[in-house]
Amino acid sequence: MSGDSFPGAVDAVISAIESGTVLTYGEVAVEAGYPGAARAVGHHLQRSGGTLPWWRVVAATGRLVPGHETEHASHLRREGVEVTANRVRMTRSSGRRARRPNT
DNA sequence: TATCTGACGATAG
DNA sequence: CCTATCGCCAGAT
Repeated sequence: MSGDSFPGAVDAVISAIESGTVLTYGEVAVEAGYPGAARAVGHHLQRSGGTLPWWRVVAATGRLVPGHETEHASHLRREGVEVTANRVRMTRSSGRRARRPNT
């Protein structure tokens, strides 16, 4: 299936995200098989991610997509994701990631 | 083929 | 809490 190419892998991973689940660009990149390619994931989304649930993909800091905060927050809230001040409630939204614990 | 950009990630201040 | 800088990768020009 489309899981050998970069756009194909990213397309499959994002398309496999369940409702109420919020993954980060870094996670999507790792799941796609390209760890560290978080930027490439975001770039591909804006360019060819029109048919994908891009709103289920947020930054690792919980920040919503710049320029689409309103639309992004609306979709997440509709899916049941907790959004506050253009931020996604990390720690439990998807059951992964716990933000930087402490150095 | 080379260079720049970008819906990122993390650390430092 | 915020802004700034470096490092990462793939796509577009």
